[in-house]
Amino acid sequence: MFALIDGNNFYVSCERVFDPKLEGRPVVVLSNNDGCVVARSQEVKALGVKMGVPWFQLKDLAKQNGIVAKSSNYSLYGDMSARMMAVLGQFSPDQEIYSIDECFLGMDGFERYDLAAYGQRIRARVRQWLGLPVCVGFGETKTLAKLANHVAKKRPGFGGVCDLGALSPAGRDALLEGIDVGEVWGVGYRGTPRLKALGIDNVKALRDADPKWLRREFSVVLERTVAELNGTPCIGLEEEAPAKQQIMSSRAFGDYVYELAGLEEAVATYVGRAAEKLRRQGSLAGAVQVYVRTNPFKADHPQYQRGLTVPLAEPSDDTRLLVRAALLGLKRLYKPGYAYQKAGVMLMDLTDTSHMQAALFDADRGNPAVMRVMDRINAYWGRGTLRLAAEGVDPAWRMRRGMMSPCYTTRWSELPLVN
DNA sequence: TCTGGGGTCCTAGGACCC
DNA sequence: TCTGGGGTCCTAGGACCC
Repeated sequence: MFALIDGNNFYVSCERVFDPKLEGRPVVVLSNNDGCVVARSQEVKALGVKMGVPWFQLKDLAKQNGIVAKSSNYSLYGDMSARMMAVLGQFSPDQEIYSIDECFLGMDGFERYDLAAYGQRIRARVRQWLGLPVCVGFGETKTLAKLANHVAKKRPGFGGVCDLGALSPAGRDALLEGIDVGEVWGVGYRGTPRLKALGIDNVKALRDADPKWLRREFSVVLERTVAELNGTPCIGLEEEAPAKQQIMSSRAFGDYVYELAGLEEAVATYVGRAAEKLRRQGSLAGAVQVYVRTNPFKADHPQYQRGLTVPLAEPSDDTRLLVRAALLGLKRLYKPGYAYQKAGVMLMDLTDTSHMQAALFDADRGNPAVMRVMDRINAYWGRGTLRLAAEGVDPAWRMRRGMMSPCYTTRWSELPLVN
């Protein structure tokens, strides 16, 4: 058995923990630049607001209904997530942290437990210790656990916990028949209409379909999903997150950037971030990709977008070498006369630091000691304390975050006050 | 005025090897 | 008249996840 525990409206719930006035009110959390809705409270979902809607399109609805918007506060959500994962990890020796707001638990050895009751204990502890609401689903495979979690969230009768293993075969059939096929983990917005056109419109129908036929019609991925729905595990628990194969950092700008100099600052900043992540996982990058683009939503503006990959003579994790490569690429990409809206970098061809393949001819090796010092100073004094001059100071392109809550749990000066 | 960020896996086709 | 068989690697694009 697997459990899937998932935070309800996670970002909104994090905001509510420290600002109880938001309880019972419609609340959204916005993406970077206060662009799109990325989290909605139940009250907002009830108003019919869809995930990913641009905030500016909701201004009227928000005014009418008193919707409160918050800018993304990833320091807060990330820290609350770490606390939640630590609490959840107490409930099983096997845990896979799947995303910022969900984790799987391995339930081997819990055969004699009343899982529904166990799930309620999980909910109660997270609620009491952190103030966060979660739902719990149990199933024989990860796909079934996901599905059970969906049931726990959507059907009030289950009280926030669903154990599919406890249902009779007939009871399970009836439940699955009432769930839209698009809710299945791995069936996306492209696959849903195709499946429905073939007469498979609920989860039971998908579970009972011929897997070989589905493989021919769709892919091996869907075949595996069907096996998982039938209780045959195809996806294991990954307790240790594998090293990333690529590391990206990209950001839309708060204001358009027209000049090369501004783009250079942004690209250098993003490389700095990506290189930090690279060093943290103990990898080296063999190539740097850089890209820029104008605003694709402004159809009447001149459009330009291009990316370029710059290979390194020798794999490196030295920010200075990576920035140099990225800026080389950027110079070749840049065309004057455009309103640039976004830039990004991607570190590619990652290898483990201990498996470095040296270049045949002399190459600039950078200096790992300098990077270590930089990382330590920044870990202690805060991100960006020590950085390359190329990143610029107080740039105009920095993103907008007009409605951000304090970093209640990670900054001494922003601790909540209790009167 | 205003539209996010960061990943993985699979497949098909082309180039190339012996 | 008649022209094989068995592979790997790379890239781009699509689909999916949060």
